[in-house]
Amino acid sequence: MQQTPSARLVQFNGNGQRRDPRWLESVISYLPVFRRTSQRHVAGIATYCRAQAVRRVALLCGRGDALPGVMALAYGFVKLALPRTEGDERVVRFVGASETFGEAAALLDRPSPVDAVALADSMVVVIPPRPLLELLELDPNFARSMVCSLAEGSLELLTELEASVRQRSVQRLADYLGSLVRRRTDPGVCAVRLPATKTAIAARLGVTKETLSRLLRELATRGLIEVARNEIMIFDRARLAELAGGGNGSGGAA
Amino acid sequence: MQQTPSARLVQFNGNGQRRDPRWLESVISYLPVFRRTSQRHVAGIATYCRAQAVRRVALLCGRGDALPGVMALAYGFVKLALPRTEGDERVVRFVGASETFGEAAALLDRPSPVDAVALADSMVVVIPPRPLLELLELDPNFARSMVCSLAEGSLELLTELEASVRQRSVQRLADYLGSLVRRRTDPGVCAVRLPATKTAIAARLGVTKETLSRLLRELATRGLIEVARNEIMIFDRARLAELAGGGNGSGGAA
DNA sequence: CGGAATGTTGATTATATTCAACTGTTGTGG
DNA sequence: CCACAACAGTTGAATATAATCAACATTCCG
Repeated sequence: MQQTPSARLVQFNGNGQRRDPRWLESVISYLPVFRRTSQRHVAGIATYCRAQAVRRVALLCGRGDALPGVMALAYGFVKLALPRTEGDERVVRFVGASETFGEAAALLDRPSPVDAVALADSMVVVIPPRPLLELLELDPNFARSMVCSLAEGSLELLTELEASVRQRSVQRLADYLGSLVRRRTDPGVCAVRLPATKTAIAARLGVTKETLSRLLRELATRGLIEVARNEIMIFDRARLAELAGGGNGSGGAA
Repeated sequence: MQQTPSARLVQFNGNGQRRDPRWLESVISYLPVFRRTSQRHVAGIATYCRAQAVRRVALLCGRGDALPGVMALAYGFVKLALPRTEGDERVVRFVGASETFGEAAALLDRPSPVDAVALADSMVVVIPPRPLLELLELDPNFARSMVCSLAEGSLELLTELEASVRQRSVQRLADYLGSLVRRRTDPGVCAVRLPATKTAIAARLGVTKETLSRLLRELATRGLIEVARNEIMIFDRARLAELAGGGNGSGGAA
C-alpha cells in the first residue's frame, strides 16, 4: 500500500535485519569490491553501515543531494537518472541486487550527480565513505579492488557516452536487446524480458517512449523480433547484432 | 616535412631528456596523483617510465590498441576521441600539459576506448601500470589519490554524458564558452581563445563544424559574442550563462 | 604561388521530439 | 465485482533540430 510518503526511510518493521550486523556483513561481503578483503575488515566496515528500505517509486536520493555513502543494493531495483526538463529524464543505469552506485560522489564527498529512484521495493545498504577511505590505507587488496572497480565504472560510462553519441536510436535499441541476451548465452532464437517499463527503457536509451514504441514496431515489422508485453522474442539475433554494430544493415557491397 | 609516419615513436633527437630520469621524475611529480607521494616513491615510478614524442596530427594510440600505461602529457595538446563513421568523430576530452589520460584502461589492461591524437607536437610520459599497482600497496596516500583521481574522472565523464544528452547544442556551446572563461575569473566582458580548431571544438561539442559555425553566428547576431578567428569576445556573460543553464533564453514569463 | 586544410553558407533531408488523441492495464474502493 | 482513476503504451500529424550535401571562401604553409 501507498500510505508511506515518497522517500520515507523505513526502518524494518518485522524482520529485525537492521540490528543484525551479520546480515549487513553478508550483504557487503558479496560485493565485488570486497571480494579479496578479509572477513575481519569486512566486518569492520559493516559496523559503520546501515540498511535502508525504499519502497517502489520512492526517491532514494535526488540530484544535488548529499550522498551518505556508497550505496549497495541488497535486493530490489533502482534507476539512476539525469533529470531533464520537468518530468523528463535520461536513465544512466539500472542497478540490480549486489550492485553498487555512488562510489565517485560519496568518496569525494560531492553531491549526487543523479536521481536514484527505486523501481521496486528495495533494500539499500549505505556504506559511509570514511571507513572505506581508512580501509584503503589498511588493506592493499581492497585499495586495488577499489581502484579497479572505479576504473570499470569509468569505462562503462565511456561506453554509455559512446552509445549516446555514436549510434542512432535503432542501433542503441538493437545493442541493448543484445546486451539483455548475453546474460544467458542462448542460441539463435531467444526471449528476453525488459527489466523495467518501456518508458524507463526508453529513457535508458535516450529516446522518448513514443520513439521506442515506433522502433520496436519497426523491428517487429522487419521480422527481427516480436513484442508481447515486456517479453521480446528475438528471431534473428545475427541481423539484430549486425544492425547494432555495423551501422547500416542493408546494401553493403559484396 | 612529413617523412615520419604517423604514430612514430620519436626518440629525442637533441636534448637527451629520454635518458634523464630526473626529468621524468619532475614531470610526473607534478601530476595531481603524485601530489602526496614521497619523492622516493615518485623516483621509483619514474625508473619504469619512458617519454615519447608525438608530432602534431600523429595518432598516439588508436581505439582498440593496447595501452602501454597511464599517459601523462609533459607538454603539448592531445584530443581523445570516439571514432564514428569514416573520418567522423566525437571528441571526449582535450588533454593539456600536466594532465593524464588512460588510467582506467591501462590499470585494467584493457584496450584503449578512444583514439588519442596529438593536436600539437607533444611529449608524453608513459607510466606502466605494474609499478603503479604495486605502489598502490606500498603507499596509502597514493592509493587514496588514485582513488580520488579515478572518481573525479567518473564524475567528469558523467557531466559529459549529461551535456550530450540533456542539452541542446546552443546550450552546450554556451556552457563550453563559459567553461573557457572560468579559468581566469574575468569580469563582464572578456575574451577567450578556442583551444583547438573549430572542427575539433565542434567534435568536442558533438556537432558538425557546419552547425558550430551557424551557432556561433547566431550568438554573434544576438549580440552575445563576437568571433574573430579563434578569439571570441564575450559581451554578455550573464545572458550566455542563462542560455547555458536555464534552457530557453527568451521570453521568460513576466 | 599553389595546394591542403579549415571554415562558411545555403538547400535539402533524416531523425527524433512534441503534441494530442486514444487504448490498454492495474490497482482501489464503493 | 464493477467503476474509475492513474499510469503505461500506441499511433498519427506537425515540428524542431541538426546532419548531410554541395559549393564556395579563407587561412595556413611550404
